[in-house]
Amino acid sequence: MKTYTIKEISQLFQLPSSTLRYYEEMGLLKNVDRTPSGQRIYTEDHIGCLKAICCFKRAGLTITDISRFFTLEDNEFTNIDEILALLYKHRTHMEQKLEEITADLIHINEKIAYHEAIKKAIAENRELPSWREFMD
Amino acid sequence: MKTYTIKEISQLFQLPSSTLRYYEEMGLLKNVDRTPSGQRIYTEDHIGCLKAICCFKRAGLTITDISRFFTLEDNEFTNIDEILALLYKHRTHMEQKLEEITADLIHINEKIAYHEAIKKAIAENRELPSWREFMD
DNA sequence: ATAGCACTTCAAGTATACTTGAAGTCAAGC
DNA sequence: GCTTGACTTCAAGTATACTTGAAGTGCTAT
Repeated sequence: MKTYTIKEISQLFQLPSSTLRYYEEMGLLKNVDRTPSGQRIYTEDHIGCLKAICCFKRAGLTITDISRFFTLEDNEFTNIDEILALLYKHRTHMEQKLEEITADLIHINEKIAYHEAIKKAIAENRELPSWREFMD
Repeated sequence: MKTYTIKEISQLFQLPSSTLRYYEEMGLLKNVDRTPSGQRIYTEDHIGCLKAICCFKRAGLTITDISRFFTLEDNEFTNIDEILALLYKHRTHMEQKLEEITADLIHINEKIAYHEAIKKAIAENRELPSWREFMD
């Protein structure tokens, strides 16, 4: 089975090695084996785990939240209802985020249009537009 | 012109009053007038400003970043190029976030499908599906 | 008029997530 | 064999964004 050094994982996920050690200490990365000299050995499982961590982090979950979820997943069968409940909640949360960001993009594009108009007006030495023109 | 108390703003944006005072201290909310007894009076301008703050925060900007941006906007005409550059960068960043979240939603939906299949299998006392079936 | 509550300032405290530093180990190249 | 660089542990430090506490002021209802 393919294995990875801490440096490879670090580059793969754009996370400093110290953060990977920290995640392990916090219980997010479990069963990280060592070489005889003590260096960490990561597997595909850890890559899958880190993908989930990054996904959860983007969703705004704390390390503690993520740790709790992984702990539930360790006993998938007995905790299946709780796991599903969390996942549903999480999905709803992400859908809301999607809407927020979509709205924010509209907001930014308005701001850009307004400032581009100002720039153009300055370049042409014309009268400056008012924010109202862009909001109405 | 319509004005608002700190409580009204607090409720409108779902932010504690202490946070509004903090934002003012950090220079994000400027020109907040006071009643003769010293209580804050907010205007529509502050609402617009807070909308931008929330938008920028969702985008991952720090208080310092936001403060810098507002400072540039105070001299809109002289800083127009810098403002536009920041806005373009910000838009690109938001578009990336949108993609990430879209990908994350797919990830979550896969996880949900997998756990729903497990739940179903448990209920029907059938053999449990493997994660592979859902990833291939 | 007095109790209560919402506000005020200012300083200090807290939570989260890392990050850094010190001191040491190990493998590889010159 | 000795330096160099990447790793290790463990403890302490830092950054960011609030949050809380203390002490005081001023409307508002009983």
